[in-house]
Amino acid sequence: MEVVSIKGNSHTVQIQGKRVSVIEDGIDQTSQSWGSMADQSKNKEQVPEAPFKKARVSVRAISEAPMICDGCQWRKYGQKMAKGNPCPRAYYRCTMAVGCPVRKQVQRCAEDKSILITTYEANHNHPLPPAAAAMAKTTSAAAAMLLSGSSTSKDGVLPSSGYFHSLPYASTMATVSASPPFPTITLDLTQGPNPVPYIRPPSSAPTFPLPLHGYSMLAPNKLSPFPGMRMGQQRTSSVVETVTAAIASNPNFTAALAAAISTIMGAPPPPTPSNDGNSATKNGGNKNNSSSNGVPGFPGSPQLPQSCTTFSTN
DNA sequence: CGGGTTTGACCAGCGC
DNA sequence: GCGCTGGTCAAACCCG
Repeated sequence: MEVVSIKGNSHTVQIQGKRVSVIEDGIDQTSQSWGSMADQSKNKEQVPEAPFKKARVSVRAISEAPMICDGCQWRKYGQKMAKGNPCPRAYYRCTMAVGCPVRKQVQRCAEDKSILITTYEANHNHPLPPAAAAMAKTTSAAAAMLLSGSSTSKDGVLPSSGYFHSLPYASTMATVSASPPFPTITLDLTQGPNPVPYIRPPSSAPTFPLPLHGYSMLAPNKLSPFPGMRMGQQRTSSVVETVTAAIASNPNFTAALAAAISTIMGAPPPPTPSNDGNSATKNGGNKNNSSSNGVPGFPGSPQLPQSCTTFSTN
């Protein structure tokens, strides 16, 4: 079952057990392109009125590693303790290109330390490795859809659309938060209908196999058709792949999402149980994104804060 | 020696 | 206007 829910600014998509939430902030795509996807997103009509300046994509994943590998090279430029979260937030910049504006924030959920929340901002202005490109596409697509659909900026839950139908792992949830400052799309890879085995990479693994990362890196073309995969890594990878593929390659996804958003916008905001127990998603944790977790209440999905990664694209 | 990480300080934005 | 918090910068340190 795929469930796409958009709450306020966040869209949550559930794909067979997996939840992907995408949060985009102000999609003003500057011109950067995450891989190739950015194209769509950026163009989307930028709503002058929209306060959003940047789109962010958050990915929540369960990982014990300090950071997830997404195919790009990052340099840490700062770390701060976020209020309300005992875990420090780390700031990274993409070093694959000199002027690459992409930044990402990595933070663990206060509630569930096993969940890693990664938030990406801006788009890469340089060629990306397959893995990274996939991520970029996903985020861009999400951002694009967000922009196109949510010119208004409200939260909403997307009813299950067909976006992810094609995805083997339709359990992923994507949450789109259109918080004024930054629309954020959160991909929640931690939750699923079935308690997915946490992704616990062997302690030996230095970097936690991010779904996206791993997926693209490992088997870009091979999506595991097994939704039931338990391997944390694979599972995640699969999910990511699925989501990415769906979003990136599925124009319908964007359209559907947009439609859903539009619908939502027009309709009263769904009851957003702000209780996500997991607020884990403090994506950014910044004050601005109140949307916070893109993971509002998923209809029927247990909210398991597992890991969170956030990408933001401008 | 070069690159990256760590850590403290500074600055800007927002809420009260 | 003040204080708080988040985000970034820059110097020092560490590792390969």
